[in-house]
Amino acid sequence: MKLLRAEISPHLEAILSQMGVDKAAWDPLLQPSREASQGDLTLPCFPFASILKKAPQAISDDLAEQFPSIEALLNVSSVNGYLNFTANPEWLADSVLSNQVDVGSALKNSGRTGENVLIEHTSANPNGPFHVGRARNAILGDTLVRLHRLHGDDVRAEYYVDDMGKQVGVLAWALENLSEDEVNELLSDREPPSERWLTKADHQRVRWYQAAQVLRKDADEDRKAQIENEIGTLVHASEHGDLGVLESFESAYTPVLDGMLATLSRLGISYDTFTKESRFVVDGTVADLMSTLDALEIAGTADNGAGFLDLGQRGLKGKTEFFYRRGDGSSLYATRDVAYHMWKWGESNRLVNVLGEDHKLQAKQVGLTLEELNQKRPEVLFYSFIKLPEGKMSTRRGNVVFMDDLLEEAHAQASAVVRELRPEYDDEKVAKIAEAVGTAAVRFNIIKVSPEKGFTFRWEEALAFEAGSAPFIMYAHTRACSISKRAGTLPTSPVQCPSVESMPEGLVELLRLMCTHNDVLERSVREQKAHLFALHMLELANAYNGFYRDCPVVRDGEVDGFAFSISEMARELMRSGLEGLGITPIEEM
RNA sequence: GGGCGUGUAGCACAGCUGGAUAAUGCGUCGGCCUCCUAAGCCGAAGAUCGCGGGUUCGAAUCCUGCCACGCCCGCCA
Repeated sequence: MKLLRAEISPHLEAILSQMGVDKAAWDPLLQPSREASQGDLTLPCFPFASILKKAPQAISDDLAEQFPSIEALLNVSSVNGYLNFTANPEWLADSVLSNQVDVGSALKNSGRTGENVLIEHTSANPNGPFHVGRARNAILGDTLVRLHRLHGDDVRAEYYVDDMGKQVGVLAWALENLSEDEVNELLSDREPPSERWLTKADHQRVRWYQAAQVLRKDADEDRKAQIENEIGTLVHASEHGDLGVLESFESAYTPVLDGMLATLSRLGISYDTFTKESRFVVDGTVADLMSTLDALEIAGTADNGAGFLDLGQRGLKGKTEFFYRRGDGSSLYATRDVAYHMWKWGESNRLVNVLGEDHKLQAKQVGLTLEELNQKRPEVLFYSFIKLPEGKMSTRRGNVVFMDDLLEEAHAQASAVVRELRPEYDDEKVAKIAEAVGTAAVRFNIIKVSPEKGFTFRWEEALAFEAGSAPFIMYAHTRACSISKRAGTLPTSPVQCPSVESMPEGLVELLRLMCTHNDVLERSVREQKAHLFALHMLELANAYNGFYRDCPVVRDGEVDGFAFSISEMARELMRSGLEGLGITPIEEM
């Protein structure tokens, strides 16, 4: 709790420096207490024992004895060599009510911190609809964008469009060369596309892509060779910046990308800028980059003229050659990525990328290359893949759960719950709530676990609406909203903080949680760990429920001014926090 | 074979810059709607923190060996 730390640090410093322990030694030890029953901040005194030649318990006793009584503290106690500080709930209440806790906004850049950060996420190949495997990137990335904004950073969300290379090449070739009948014929052994998405271009066009993949694998040898040749020519042309080919690629993938973005938009995900990979080929920066790389000390040339850097000399283990130019002189994906990063450094002074764990090696190579060019390397958030219980997802094989289907199902199930719980709501209201709840549950299910953890998608977990899920937090928020609406029409008593003795547990817990809110957000943003904030929001909602249980705001037609103020502050915190997680903070559910 | 990551109650998951009784949800068992929305609240049971060594006053956390699982090791993207 930063607020409390600021209050007690000067006193600790005075006492400890007199005893001969400097701040550098104790400051990092002062940390949040493990258990609420132990207090809010704890200083373990064991490390001082050898310096002071005294038993830890004697030291903490001493410190507790000498610590002055200050307004912010209810109590300082010494237990088993730990010095425990418990905040005074009245002081906590005062901090909350005097706006020491920032509510913030996740929806716009405020520039409060003066930091600007460019977050690149998703950047999925525009070759087919979004499936839940790809969605982890987008949800993680978008949440990071929102949390940085909530924290007060200026953020730009960027989508790097892979508009050249094989994937798009295959799509473009298929659309040009295969008829609808041929596509249906080639995919006859697969499940037919869902009726529901017949008009959505990503679902439609992916069939051409899949059909082409079937042909490339199963056609007779002559046909296969011919296809490879044709696609190869296209890809080659795109990599040399052939504008005609790039244009045909663009008209092939644009409707697909639009469809993908429509799906993401339903999840509340959007981007500020799109940058096309081809841009760096067309404007010549990739060519320039390759000559710069050629001149590096660690550059080498293969027999056929291909260029590489020997990153082994810079500490890379395993395969140390990093190829940046093919034998035919064209660039590779990674080369363009280096160019792209150099450009990004010109746009922002903090770069964050969200990437799947399969990109680790490549990211390392790009990072080392950037350093070789005297550039900084970006911060990268890696995540593990989402699997299905049956195994890995693959667009090519058609073994996927489409995000569109998941969202439809989430909406339908949420809708059924609302109808059961609130039979009096009309259709429009039910639909609105179901959409917010359904998409929130899907997002939260992914955000709440740490990214490096492997993740198996299970319908029943994605669609859980109970404690531990997004609807739980949303529900606490609607309780606060409902109080807010009701209290506005009633007479209100003056804001008078109750004495410590008469404060119920639920109130104290809520105050403590609210006072750590900004701390958790800051750490979450600094370490790029959205799940920490997600779990904190769960605790905040839980604490609000405790407050709701213990502190009636409206009693006998009169509003308790103090309880109402606290409730309002909690409501604001929950609202902005929900927005930070990409959850629509609805007022009724 | 090499590199990176993961392994915590029946299931899922937090804690990992070393600190006191390993947090939470689902599931299980029991209780609470004349009172601000019960998508809620209260209580109970449930953990050799993958296994073995080491460092330390103190190890789920650090080091090391082993085991299991995932990802990567293309002049693909």
